[in-house]
Amino acid sequence: MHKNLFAYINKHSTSPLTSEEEALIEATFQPKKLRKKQYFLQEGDVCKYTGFIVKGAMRQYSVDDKGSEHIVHLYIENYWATDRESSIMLTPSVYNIDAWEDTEMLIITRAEMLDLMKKIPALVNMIQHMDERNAIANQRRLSSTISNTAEKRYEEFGNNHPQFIQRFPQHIIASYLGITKETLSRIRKQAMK
Amino acid sequence: MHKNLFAYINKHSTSPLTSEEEALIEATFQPKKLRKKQYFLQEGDVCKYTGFIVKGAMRQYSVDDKGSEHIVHLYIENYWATDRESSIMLTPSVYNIDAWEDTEMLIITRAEMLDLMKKIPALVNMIQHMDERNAIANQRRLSSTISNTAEKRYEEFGNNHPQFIQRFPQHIIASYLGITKETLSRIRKQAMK
DNA sequence: CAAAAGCGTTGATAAATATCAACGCTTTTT
DNA sequence: AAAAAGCGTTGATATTTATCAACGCTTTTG
Repeated sequence: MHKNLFAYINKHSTSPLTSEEEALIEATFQPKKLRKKQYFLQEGDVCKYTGFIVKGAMRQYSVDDKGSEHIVHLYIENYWATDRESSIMLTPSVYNIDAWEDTEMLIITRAEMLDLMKKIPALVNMIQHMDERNAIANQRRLSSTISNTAEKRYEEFGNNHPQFIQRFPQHIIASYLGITKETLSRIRKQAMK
Repeated sequence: MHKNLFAYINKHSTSPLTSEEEALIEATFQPKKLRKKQYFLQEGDVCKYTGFIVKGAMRQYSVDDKGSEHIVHLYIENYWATDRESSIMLTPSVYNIDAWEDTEMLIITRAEMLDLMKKIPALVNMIQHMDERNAIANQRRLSSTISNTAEKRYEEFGNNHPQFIQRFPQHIIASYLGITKETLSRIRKQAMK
């Protein structure tokens, strides 16, 4: 099960893990299984863990006063699920994270991760790399959100994340894009020509 | 002039800079002055430099087919101006960055920065810290953009960035929020009650 | 100092998107 | 096997926001 994680780390760092380092990682990251609809994080709780998804699909969302969900992140295999703000600041999260499919994760606390980073240089490397990718992806998404119409956003999303379109139903995608499911349905109908 | 940068680094890292390290930083970061409206980065160019703003105000924006500007970032003192995607991937930028006020910066290339990070541990530390803050800020902005109405977004923006409201005219703020200047004007009129 | 450019506002109208309600189909649960 | 829940779609209508044009005021520029 930890093999996927080793592969991920090696892919995103310059120096490959030694077997001692692998053993250390294996001892620290705890396996965690979630059944569909189970919560990984609930609004109001401090986000204690960061989870690497080995298998499955998850979503992160907030719920507004009217009870509507606003999906801010979708996760599948090889993604990291967490609320960084809550995890770093130790403040109660405004988000929920739950499993959309049955999911297997490897979880770690922030303290454990900081500790591991001291012992495993490749990890620091990986984190830096991840942060860069993350910043780039966020920038793109933000830019698309403030610059484009709903139609173009959906189109760009489809190009950038074909996996998500296959994996999550339309109403979830709509929420992720910040539009209603009805609007997305109509956009698709239009685009079909 | 580099003193602001030293202070910034010390504030965002655990171990303070030694005087040797300061000397090294001073030798690497080049001063750069921009007059109001001058470009720091032009669409189509690869973003070669990252600039720490010592004094002044800048904006980053894209221009769409119709010639409208979409502002994605605003910068003032102690902010870093750059297009990370272009700088890291070495791809032509889709953004422009220019000076909104006369601006003094300290600039550095990515290669120089990576080199400095090898020599100065506190810098690695600072970058990690910056990336975290950045990720949190981006998350908040994204969340606000997809979840809230224009009115709430403006309100939140005002709470989070009072400095920007004083420093940039309304039509710039409007663009940053992804709405037109007319809409922002009407929102403000409403809110005045 | 005169002209031009920048800025914020307002009105009239158009376009984009949300809301509410209903329906048919499929999948899951009991 | 029946009931319930989930999903996507459509229609009618309301709301939000954009667009276009015009104006007055201030600041900058020649």
